[in-house]
Amino acid sequence: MPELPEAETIAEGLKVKLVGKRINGVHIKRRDVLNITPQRLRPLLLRRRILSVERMGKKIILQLEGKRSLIFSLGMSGQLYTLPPEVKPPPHTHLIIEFSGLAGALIFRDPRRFGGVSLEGEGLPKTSGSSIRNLGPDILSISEEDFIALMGRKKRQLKALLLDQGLICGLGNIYTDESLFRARLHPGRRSDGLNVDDMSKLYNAIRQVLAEAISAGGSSISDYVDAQGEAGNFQVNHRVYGKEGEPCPNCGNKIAKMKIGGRGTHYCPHCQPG
DNA sequence: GGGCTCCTGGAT
DNA sequence: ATCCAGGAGCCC
Repeated sequence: MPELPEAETIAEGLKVKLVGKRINGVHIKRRDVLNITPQRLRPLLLRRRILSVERMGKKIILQLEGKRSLIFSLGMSGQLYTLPPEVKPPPHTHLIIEFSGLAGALIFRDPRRFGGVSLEGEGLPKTSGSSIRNLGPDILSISEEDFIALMGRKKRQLKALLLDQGLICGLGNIYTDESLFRARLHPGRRSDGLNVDDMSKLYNAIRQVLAEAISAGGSSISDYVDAQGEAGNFQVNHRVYGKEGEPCPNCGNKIAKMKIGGRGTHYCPHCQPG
């Protein structure tokens, strides 16, 4: 579900609640969302303090005492938020972590289970909780020059390229469509057909969209919630994503939808000519 | 590269 | 009943 702005919002919310707190309870409801056995995970977490909460691309990282970190991937439907003590964890809650000095608990739930939780350095197969090793640089930390250099080496459709987390991480289906629209580039255009000015426009469009989305607390289409369990607001500012058949905010022509790389792709045929 | 697969739930 | 969904790994 979440892309960079949602992960950023969650990470910022968790930072305030969790940094400095000590883990004093671990409840594992589904072991197959983990890349490590419950028997092994529990002692590695218990009594450890949270040193920091980071975000890398779409992943959320709890840095623990003892040079270990716990990495959450939320997939399509994952949620990571704190629940007040009187509230019963909802269905599809797979992991509950309690902290000293925190009323209630941190819960990880994920109905579709495309997400997962991994302790970095462990290697059980069959978890998409995956590591952060295969990720390219985060889109918010890369410079315009480096972005242009990276893109310039590839010869693929822009949409597919921006979704490739191994090249640059953080963008997902919503924000690629929104960024390409703002840069007025057709999602099916090939990266090797762009000039430096196009790439610069794209870089700046991406940064602008992400910054606005972070300010709005992310996009809630169906089930995204932040660290408090609250929905985001940026969906009201989407210009093309989910707007098939509606008028383009620039030109009034109808927003179209096609498939690229198996993903629904929204664009304005007039403003983003092929 | 593209296609299939993992899984649940909501809309039509 | 069928299609679709903020993701991503594995298969040619």
